[in-house]
Amino acid sequence: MIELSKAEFDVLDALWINYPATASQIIERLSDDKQWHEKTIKTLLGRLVKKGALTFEKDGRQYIYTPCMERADYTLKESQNFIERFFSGRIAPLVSGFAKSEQLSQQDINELKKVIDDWEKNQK
Amino acid sequence: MIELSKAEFDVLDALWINYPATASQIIERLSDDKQWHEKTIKTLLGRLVKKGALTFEKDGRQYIYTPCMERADYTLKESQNFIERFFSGRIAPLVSGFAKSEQLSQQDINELKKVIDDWEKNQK
DNA sequence: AACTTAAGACTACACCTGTAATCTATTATT
DNA sequence: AATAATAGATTACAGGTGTAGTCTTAAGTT
Repeated sequence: MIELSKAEFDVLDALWINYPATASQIIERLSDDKQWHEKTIKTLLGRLVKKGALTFEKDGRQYIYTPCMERADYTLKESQNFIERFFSGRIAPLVSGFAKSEQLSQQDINELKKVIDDWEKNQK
Repeated sequence: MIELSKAEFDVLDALWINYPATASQIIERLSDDKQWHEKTIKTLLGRLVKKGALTFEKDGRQYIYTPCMERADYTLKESQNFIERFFSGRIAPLVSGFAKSEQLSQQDINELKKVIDDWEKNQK
């Protein structure tokens, strides 16, 4: 799996919002949340290309970037990894930890029920 | 929050198995899973102390280490962090991602149901 | 055509991390 | 007492990461 640093992920995440996109569009999107210098973001884009997380096409002297993977696929792999590391691969203990520390809202519960429901429908 | 690297966490995790414990006990526990040199583990213990994740008492010329936090607290914080970063703080999308990719077993579902059940009992 | 701007390439640099090796001093051993 | 073993402290060192600054060159402007 391609390993991304936090900052690299944030840049890729800004691209996932809508792509293909140019560096300046990505910089614009990130400007709300981060106080990153334009050069910083360009460096990160370069590293993402080098890692194979992005590709680009030239358009004049600009590059138009496209992610090489989908967000859901990437986050799924990260999630598996995370749950493996901290909870021996089982997901319930994570949810249970949230529950115990009052971190679950009624909405979370409803959403979880729906996930379970869908899973069960899918089984039979 | 104290930030631990992967290797540091693994060492702390070996201590959480049973503590207080000496360096050699920790090294022994880790020897099954990791091919780490003894020196490597000592270095990591030192870094954990420096980061405030461990304390120790002297016993002759050995140190007896104790974690400064509980595993559940640490993993909860990591989980919050993770879910914030990748799923905007909502837990269901993580579970849903697992479901969609056939990563949930009947046992997982049962456990999740129990978590929900307990949560609901706790509400009224 | 000359000059300015701006895109990407390349360079920088301190701190973190993984992974030890060497140094120092104390406790065992002979 | 002299020597060996060993615990922790200190040092090492390459690669990753956050965070830009400088260089080069092509495109836009006057």
